[in-house]
Amino acid sequence: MADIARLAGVSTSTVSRALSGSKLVNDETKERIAALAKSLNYSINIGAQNLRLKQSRTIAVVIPYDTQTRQHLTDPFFLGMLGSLADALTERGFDMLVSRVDAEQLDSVSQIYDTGRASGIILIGQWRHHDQLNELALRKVPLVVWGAQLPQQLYVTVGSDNITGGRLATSHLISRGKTSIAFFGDTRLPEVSLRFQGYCEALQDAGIPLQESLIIPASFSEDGGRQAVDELCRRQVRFDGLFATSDLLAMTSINSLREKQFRVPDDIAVVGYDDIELARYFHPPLTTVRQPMPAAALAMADAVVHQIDAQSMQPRLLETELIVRQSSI
Amino acid sequence: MADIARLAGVSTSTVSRALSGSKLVNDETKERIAALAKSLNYSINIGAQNLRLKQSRTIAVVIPYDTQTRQHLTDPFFLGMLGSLADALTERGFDMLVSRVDAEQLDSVSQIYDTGRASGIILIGQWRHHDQLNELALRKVPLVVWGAQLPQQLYVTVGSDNITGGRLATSHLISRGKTSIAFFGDTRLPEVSLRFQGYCEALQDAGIPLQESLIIPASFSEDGGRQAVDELCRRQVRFDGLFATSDLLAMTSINSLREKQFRVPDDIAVVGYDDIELARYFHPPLTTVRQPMPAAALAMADAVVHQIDAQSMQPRLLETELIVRQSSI
DNA sequence: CTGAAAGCGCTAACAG
DNA sequence: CTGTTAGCGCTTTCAG
Repeated sequence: MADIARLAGVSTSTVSRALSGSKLVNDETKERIAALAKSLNYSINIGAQNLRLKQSRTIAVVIPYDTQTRQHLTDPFFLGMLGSLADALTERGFDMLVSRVDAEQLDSVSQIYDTGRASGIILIGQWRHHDQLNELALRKVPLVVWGAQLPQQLYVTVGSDNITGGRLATSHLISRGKTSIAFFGDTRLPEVSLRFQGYCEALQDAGIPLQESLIIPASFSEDGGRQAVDELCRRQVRFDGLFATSDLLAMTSINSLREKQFRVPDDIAVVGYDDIELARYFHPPLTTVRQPMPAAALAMADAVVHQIDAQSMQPRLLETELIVRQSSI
Repeated sequence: MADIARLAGVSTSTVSRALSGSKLVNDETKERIAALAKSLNYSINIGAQNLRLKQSRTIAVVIPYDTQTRQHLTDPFFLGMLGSLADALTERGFDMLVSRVDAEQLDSVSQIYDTGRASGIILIGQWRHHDQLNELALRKVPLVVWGAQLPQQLYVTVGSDNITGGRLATSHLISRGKTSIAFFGDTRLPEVSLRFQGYCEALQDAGIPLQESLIIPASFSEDGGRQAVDELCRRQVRFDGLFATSDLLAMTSINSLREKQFRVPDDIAVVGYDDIELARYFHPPLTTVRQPMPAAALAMADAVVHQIDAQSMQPRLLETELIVRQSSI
């Protein structure tokens, strides 16, 4: 910048102003400076600018990997969300920093903020860390969490309507004449627990009694589906429907069912959750509850940005939609 | 930092040294300072540190979206690579910045470097932008490209051995008794073109003449598989095998084939490419050529980091492996 | 409209 | 072992 000032015969202040498009500078000199910058292949140093401006125009997207429930950055749903977030943040002029942190070490999340690496945090997956997240919010870290809206929550969440999602999935199965509907999911996770609530409500509405033996605490791990199906068979309980709380879980479950000579959807109708891209390419194409990812990404981006501008934000609940495909009909 | 210096009764230099673990400072004062920092919840400002040190310990991972071939950040393979890269870079103490750029605007890639936002670039997908990439390399931007190794290439690539990959896929199909093997892929992309070369070589080795009508320039787009299958049927050519140059393409093709009453693998044996996570959950589980992603991510991370340290790097070719599943047997 | 000067938060000689 | 000083590259009052 000093160089270009010298060459243009002006001071660095003028160059700075010219490059930032200030109207305080003569159009002619402005153009001269712009041309010079182009030819010298010069770009303003963002780091120095940020230091001076005390900002960073960077948002960190944090994906905790939970060693217990084992759902991490390989889940296609989260991976897809990353893509949508990249779009949403870029559109708002923010850079996206991606970090993986151990879910047990959530304080390292605030480090990202404290060190000024990012001026806001988007956290994908609230897991069972409600309290730690509240602490972060208390520290006034601009924070948005993808997940369920919980009581006594100080942080802002964006998430889909999990109760309705669970209801949609379950009542769809009921409407297909299924009465023994298994539920696969780890209800320790807030979102799954809400989907379970929807499941219960739908059953109740239809006057079908809840059957404990049909409820399997399947994890989102690699072979969660197989384990859940095995467990279900071990229990020797008859079932004709299955609500799996993620598409990945649904897919692995279907494969396992097939190995055990169940036909899908003829013997067992299956509904998943998320509507990941591959759901419609699966065989049979998967009936599932869509979480509106692009909208979710936009909502999360807006939520952090507003908090950075010290505006308060309300949690957002996004609508879910049942996508009916062949796995259930 | 000034605050904590005052409270500790020392100068900021001492604080700086203490916090960076310099041995030039008394252990006792060091501890006092560390304790103070903890209690004040203080973290060093990375931005200022970077400015001073003229570094940034950040690598930008750039995913060009190509409006022509339409393969972008939704491809599960690239998404998965993002996850592996996050691990590899974190392990080496670098932050990962994720950027989407228009493939026609590759100069905006050097911006990321010129502005000091990142001290190195990992570019996923070389597309048809060989020349622009060479320009970047000429500008001494630490750059690694995931893709094929091309003649007159000034930049460093990391990629899998696409020729061997294509060979493996094709000769596997031949060994299953298939003789009319279709090829789906856009050979304008360097990697696909090498896979095609492997395909040709394998046919030649087996003494099977190349049949133009079996070669379809399928794109990696959403319904590339369907279009390719349609085209193939339109050509009224008999075929009993299919080599699709990505798993996504293979999956969408299989669905299309099934709709047209072809059975996979009985009528048509199919081999994909990539071995994305969902390949083994597909029905039928997909035979495919595995690209070793974790190894690739490590290689790419090493390659950028070494270039930042001004070490020169050779392109790396990683081994591919045929994963045989039910879609071909 | 433009320049001089100060300072963002940190580190690294250079002297003690 | 510790403090003083200067400066990384930029922006922004405050005076012209």
